[in-house]
Amino acid sequence: MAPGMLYGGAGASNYFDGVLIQKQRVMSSSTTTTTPKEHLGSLFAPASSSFLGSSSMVSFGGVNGGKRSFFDSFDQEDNEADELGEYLHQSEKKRRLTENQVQFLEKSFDEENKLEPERKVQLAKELGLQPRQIAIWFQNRRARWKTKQLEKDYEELRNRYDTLKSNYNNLLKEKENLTAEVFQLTDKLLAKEKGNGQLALCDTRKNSDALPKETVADPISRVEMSNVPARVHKQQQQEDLSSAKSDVFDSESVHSTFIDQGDSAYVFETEQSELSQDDDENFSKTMLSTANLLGKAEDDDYPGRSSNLSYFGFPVEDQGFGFWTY
DNA sequence: TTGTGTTTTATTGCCTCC
DNA sequence: GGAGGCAATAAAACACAA
Repeated sequence: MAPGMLYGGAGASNYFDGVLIQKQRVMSSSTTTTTPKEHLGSLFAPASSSFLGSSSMVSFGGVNGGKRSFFDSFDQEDNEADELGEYLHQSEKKRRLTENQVQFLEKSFDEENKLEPERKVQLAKELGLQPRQIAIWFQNRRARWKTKQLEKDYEELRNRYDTLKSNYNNLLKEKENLTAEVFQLTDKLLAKEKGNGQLALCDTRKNSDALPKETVADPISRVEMSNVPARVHKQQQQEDLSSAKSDVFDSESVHSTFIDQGDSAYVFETEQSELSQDDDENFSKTMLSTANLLGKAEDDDYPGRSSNLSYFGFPVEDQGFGFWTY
């Protein structure tokens, strides 16, 4: 039988039909009084390959030229008719490849997951299988590999998402801390504006216990607590209150938010939770501008941070996570 | 033993490439 | 147009709990 006759690809007669046809031919070709087993046995000579187990459904005929004999596994003492009947029955069922065959194929797949025709024939010979079977095995193996790869990629993306989300949450906390700090500083400026400013600012470091614990504990805020008041204090020694205010809050964005409403001036009156997305974005920019002015944007404690980048290296404006879905 | 879910082997139809 | 690859699917083999 010509190679590929049983496995003709799409539209070809199916394997089982081919097997039956082959058997019929064997039977009918006999011109002497031999048993069916003798006919088949002579057609499929014993295999020389060590991989030729008994589980393959295509262990007979085909391109391997009878390298493997299905009957090798038959007990000579058994009833021949029953054996043939069982064989005919089993041959119509799917048979799994042996462990050795699969191992060999796996090894081959690891080397190259594509199958050239020469390699296919070579593998078929070595394993006592049909070339078509080898092709099918590689095809299915590639499909399994692809599925696994997709799962792997998904896991990786998910991990990256979790990391980004965690970083985002950290930034939110950082933002809250900065907001609280701005409130603190604003209060002090206002107090100073009312006449007690000098003393209040000079005592800031001593009075840092009065600040919210979360703010003080935050590494960023610790930098601010030690640096910012000193700067303000220095300015106070050189300038009057109004010029100090305009220097510290030099940013245009801060100016737009810091609106002097007489004695009751307040910065960032709007609650964070009430901010629209645009407002929230502006708020982030404002906070970072303020942070820059306060001197921590390129602090040695936070290498790699620039004025418009978070500690994690991506623009604050790019923190839209809404597109991530599971 | 049996029902059920998973894995493996194989087919089919469509598509691409030469 | 034929060969080969791939996705979808069928069906047998297998694993395992009840």
